[in-house]
Amino acid sequence: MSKCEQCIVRQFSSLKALNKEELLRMAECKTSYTIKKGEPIFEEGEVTNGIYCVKEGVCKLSKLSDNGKDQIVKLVKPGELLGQRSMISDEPANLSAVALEDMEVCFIPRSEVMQFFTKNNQFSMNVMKTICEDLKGADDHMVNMAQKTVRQRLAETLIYLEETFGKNEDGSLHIQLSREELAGMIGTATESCIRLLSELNKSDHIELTGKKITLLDKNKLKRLT
Amino acid sequence: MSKCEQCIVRQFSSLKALNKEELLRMAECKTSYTIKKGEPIFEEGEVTNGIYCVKEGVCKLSKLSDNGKDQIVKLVKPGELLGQRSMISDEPANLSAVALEDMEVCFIPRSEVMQFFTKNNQFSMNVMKTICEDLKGADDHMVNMAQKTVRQRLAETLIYLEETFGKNEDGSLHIQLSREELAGMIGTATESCIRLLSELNKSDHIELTGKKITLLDKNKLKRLT
DNA sequence: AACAAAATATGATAATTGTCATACTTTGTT
DNA sequence: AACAAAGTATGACAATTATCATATTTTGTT
Repeated sequence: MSKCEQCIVRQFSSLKALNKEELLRMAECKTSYTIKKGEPIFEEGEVTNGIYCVKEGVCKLSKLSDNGKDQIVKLVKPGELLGQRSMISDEPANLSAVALEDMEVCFIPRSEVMQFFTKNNQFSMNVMKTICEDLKGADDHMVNMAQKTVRQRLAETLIYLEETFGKNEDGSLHIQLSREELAGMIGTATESCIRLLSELNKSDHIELTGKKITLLDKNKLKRLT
Repeated sequence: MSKCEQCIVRQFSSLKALNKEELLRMAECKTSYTIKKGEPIFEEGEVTNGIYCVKEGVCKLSKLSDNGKDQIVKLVKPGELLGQRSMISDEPANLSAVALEDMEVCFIPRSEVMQFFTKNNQFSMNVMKTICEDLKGADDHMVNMAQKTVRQRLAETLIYLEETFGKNEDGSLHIQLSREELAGMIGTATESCIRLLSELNKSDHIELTGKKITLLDKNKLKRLT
């Protein structure tokens, strides 16, 4: 059992407010998991009974729509926590979490987190602020979905992906999404997504090499939004 | 200065956790406002420095999109609080709040609320749960915006309006939104909204009498969604 | 009651987006 | 290396939605 005290990603989450003693207790009751690319951490409707701390790898949070398509609501990076809302509301998960890369996550049982919650004010304040950020993000995202065209949303998403997850040495987007997943992020049909990518390719906004996407001119892309 | 202790709407919000002493303090430092239909309570980008408790009347929370259209994110009823997110994040308002009817609201300064926050655990838990509900609502709303057609969103919104705000004696929707506002809720152009309403009118899903809207067959409407 | 302004309604048309069919490429498995 | 399966790409077409123009109706003001 590895020590939470020495875990770097903890510093990036609400957990940074925990003191030495609390970290020791957490190290004892946590469970570590390895999740392979494509595997779920939890699914919509599942009772999670705790939160997950993402140590390594990126996952998507998505929700199945009535039309059978999976809408991606958010991407989650190392250092972030999963399942906070469900824990606080004491409800099943509203979203599914599926790994986009191989991941390492730690599960901390609800009972433990709730104790930190009542005893450590800074921790609960941190969690609250994170949820507030999520809420602001969701509101903004909603406005984009409602008011922008698919082309604008695609351009914005590509820029977001580069700025958030960075580039490979060859300049291509580091995070690898299938066309279907990208379509699920921008809220459109897979074919429409592919078609628009091809169009951006032809107009030299981006370059497509296999499934790699390289942003050639970010300013030009921004002007589309 | 009216007494918060005797205010009924308090029972429906996070404030129900406050004790007698806290309510007395709140009554002393709060400010009551009367807001006329169409007037703002606060605007996007404004520093609010406290929260508002809605005592009477309904307001819209909206955000101006780059295309110049106002997207309505949420409607807020008596008993609900406004500005919680901004207060916790210590950020300017992300949304504008504008009265849809004549309203009565009470303003409680940030400093006061923050004290309840640190001293009254149940109160902070209530606020947190409310924000979690908002987050879930926003995520679900986002998926609808991204994956459903305008017709589906219109039908859902009409049902939501009837179920949430009720009907007049003549059976028409109690809450009065302009066509532009309704379009802003479902995320479409005003003309498209008007056209679809008229279509639903012709197909006997609803009845339009002046600006009054009556749902004639809720099940038929539900089948559209 | 008369009028201007705003809101609602409708037509015509263009642009956007979705759907279905099909072809091509890549990937993983044996 | 061969093959099936999955993913990506593109064409053809239909449906949806936005935009602009123009009536018509309602509302508020004098």
